[in-house]
Amino acid sequence: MGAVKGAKAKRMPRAVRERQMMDAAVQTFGRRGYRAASMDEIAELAGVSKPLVYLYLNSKEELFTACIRREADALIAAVQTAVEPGLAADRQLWAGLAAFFTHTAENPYGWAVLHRQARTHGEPFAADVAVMRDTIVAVVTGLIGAAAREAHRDQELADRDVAGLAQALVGAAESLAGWANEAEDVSAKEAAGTLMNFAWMGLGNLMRGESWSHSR
Amino acid sequence: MGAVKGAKAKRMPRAVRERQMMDAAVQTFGRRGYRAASMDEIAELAGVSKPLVYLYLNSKEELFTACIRREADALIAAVQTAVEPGLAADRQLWAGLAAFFTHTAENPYGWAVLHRQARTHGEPFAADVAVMRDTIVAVVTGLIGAAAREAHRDQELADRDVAGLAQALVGAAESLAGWANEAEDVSAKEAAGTLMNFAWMGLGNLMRGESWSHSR
Amino acid sequence: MGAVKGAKAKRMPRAVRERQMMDAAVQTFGRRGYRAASMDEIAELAGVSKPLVYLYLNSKEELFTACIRREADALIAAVQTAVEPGLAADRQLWAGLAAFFTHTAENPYGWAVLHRQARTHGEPFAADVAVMRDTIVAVVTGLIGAAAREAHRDQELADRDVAGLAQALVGAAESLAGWANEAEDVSAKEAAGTLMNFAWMGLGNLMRGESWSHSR
Amino acid sequence: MGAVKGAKAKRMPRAVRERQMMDAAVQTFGRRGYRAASMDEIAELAGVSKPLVYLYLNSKEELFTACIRREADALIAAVQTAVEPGLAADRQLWAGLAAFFTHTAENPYGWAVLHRQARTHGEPFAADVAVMRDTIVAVVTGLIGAAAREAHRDQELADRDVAGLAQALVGAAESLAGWANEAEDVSAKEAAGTLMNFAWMGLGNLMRGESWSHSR
DNA sequence: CATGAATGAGCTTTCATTCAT
DNA sequence: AATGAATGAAAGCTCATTCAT
Repeated sequence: MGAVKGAKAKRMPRAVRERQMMDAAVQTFGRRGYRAASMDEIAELAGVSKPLVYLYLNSKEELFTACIRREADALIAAVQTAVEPGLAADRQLWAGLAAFFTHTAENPYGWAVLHRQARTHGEPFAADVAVMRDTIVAVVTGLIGAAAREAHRDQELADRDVAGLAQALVGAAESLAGWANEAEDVSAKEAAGTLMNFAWMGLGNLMRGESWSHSR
Repeated sequence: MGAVKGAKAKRMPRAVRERQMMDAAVQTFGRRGYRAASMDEIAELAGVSKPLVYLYLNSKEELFTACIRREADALIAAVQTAVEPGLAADRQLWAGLAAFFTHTAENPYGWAVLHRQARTHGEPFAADVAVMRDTIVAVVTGLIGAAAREAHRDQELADRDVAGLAQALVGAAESLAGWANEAEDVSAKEAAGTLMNFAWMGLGNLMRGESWSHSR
Repeated sequence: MGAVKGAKAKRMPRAVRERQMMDAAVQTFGRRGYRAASMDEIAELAGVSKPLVYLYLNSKEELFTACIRREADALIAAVQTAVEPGLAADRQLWAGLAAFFTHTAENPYGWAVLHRQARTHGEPFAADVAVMRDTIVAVVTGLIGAAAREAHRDQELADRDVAGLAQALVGAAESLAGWANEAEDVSAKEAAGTLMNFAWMGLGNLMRGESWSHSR
Repeated sequence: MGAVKGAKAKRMPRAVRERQMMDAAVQTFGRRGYRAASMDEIAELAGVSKPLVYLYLNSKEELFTACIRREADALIAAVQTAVEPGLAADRQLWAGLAAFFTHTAENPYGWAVLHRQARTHGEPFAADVAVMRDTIVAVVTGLIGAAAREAHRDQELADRDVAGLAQALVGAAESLAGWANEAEDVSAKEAAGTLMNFAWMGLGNLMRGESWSHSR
């Protein structure tokens, strides 16, 4: 019932049906996991018969891969659109984090597919998510490097350290995304703010009363 | 024949057999995931017949739950043992993180079960992992709170912020754990150091040339 | 695009379309067998859409039956055309065998449908092939009977013996047809010669140095 | 009902169950063909559940292959046992043909699997039957060669001619086997006699009143 | 204590066939 | 005349689970 199933309108053009099926698949895979999700359930949620799902999307594996790619592309696009190159590095970082939290909050099933399900199952799928994650880590790595250059202290941070910091930051963001989704009263901006404070100032500074401010 | 599989050594005491089965189960669940792991494979890896697995562990679901509990308890014990109450908050935090990275590196299948598999599947299991995660978050929250009290600024950090920070910190640690496990030349102590720098000093301080040092 | 598939040439007269479909069907049934051949594959090979196949030929079963009938009629026509009534019985037999081998070599898919596929599957089709086989057996029986009458010894060969001999002769011909088709350097005339020697002279005479000759 | 299903006696040793399944499979494959035979039907006819069939015989393909091998071995054994090396070549040939007709008459489903079904379907199976057929053709080829040597005229029959004759003879036998099975009143010995007459004397001699006699 | 034998239920996938246009 | 859209039904295969010994 609701937005996905769409009033049993028969005989729709292929592109529309395909989108409905992918939506249903993302939701089902996100909820149940790859193995536990059944093609029957996906077809029923999409409001079509199972053979049609196979006709358009070939197999469970291909369908899952298609879901991963679609959701990964959407997430990357959301983050990259938000990061405006003209701004200072810390502002770019903030914008990227906010976009990340907003997008994952708005697409909880897609995020579940990417973060929980795809990485859990074998090689064919993990690779696609790894590509997406590496893309995001690369963006973050670039921003941290840029921030360091802006501070004229670039020599102090070795490449490996930057990589580790980016991993930590992305991991923190992923973890917060799950937390913010479950605790429904935490908004994307709050989450982004918390994380920026944490990342930028560190716990030590925070406890000394200093904090980073988005608005300034 | 040999240490691992036990060349048809019959009539072993129940506790030993049970441990063998759980070891096999953790490995199989960690590798394949809950649904893809078959009781056949687990029984064969444990070197026993399938009915014996059922006799001792009742069902796949209970077996998985038992695995989660065992691995969660082991991880929490490792972390809590490392955190000596007498030390300063930042040292306690460092010790806990180092223990966390060491334990997950030494128990990759157990860590996979906790981090990847258990959270992926429906209600019965997620609860168990949530308990463990909450326990760790509580430890971290306590440490942060203690550190804040040491700095006499406890009022500045609201409870929700502390919870969010702890969530972010644990997520960063999980992400670094995966990173350190894959990039084989990154040791647990290095990972702990990177994370402490990130967490304690923040990116801002780091770029200003300050960093946290374990040895001092 | 070209002679076989017809590059999307729309609006062809029904007879032509129907022939294309039957050709595709014979090829597909001959290659894959009745069950393994799919209507999808047949339609695609014929260059038309599936509903059109159904419009013209109603069902898979009817389509297969139509294939059997067409190929059986063609084979029988080829054999009967070759058998000129005026000749001596052995010459007629030789001509019929030669025509049989030539036709099966030129229509391998049709022959496969008749010889291998049609007899393999249940009641609806076996009957059609039996009709064709009986027709050929009847022709051969007639030839043998005629030869016997020419030798004025017709009372010596009981009807059942004649039927058995015709059956054996046709089986030998079918077996040689397969052999000649696989061993590519054996021509239809060679096969016919071998069979005439076998049939007319028998192994005993052959080994005594006698053999049958077409040219005399 | 009858010999195959066997009174629903549960919990039988594996070897027995496996034989029951193979019997049921041969019957079903022989009747319906490889594709049309369903594992459900085979399992039901064998009086067991489908998973047991898979547990013991792995897959439909392997099951079919096992059937082919078993029936081929049985047929070859029957023929080779009958051909006693001490006898004259024509007597050996007669004995082999008689054994062939007897065995195929007693094992109609096995013969159907070998002659009709296995050759109809793709490479994996056709190869096994080809091996069996080649074995029989080789035996026949050897006997014809031996008969020629006994007649001291071996130079007159080229190898290829012998091969062709053997093909024809085996084909004739195969065809008669089918005919004799359908026309139920034709015994194996009659069929063997008819074929020996045909093969040894040829139609020409037969019509001149000569014939080969087994009893002398 | 330990297991070989056995199955109900469910999953992915395919196919012949039909509508609505 | 011709087709894109859609499905009911069934098939191959696997798995968690249980007896009987």
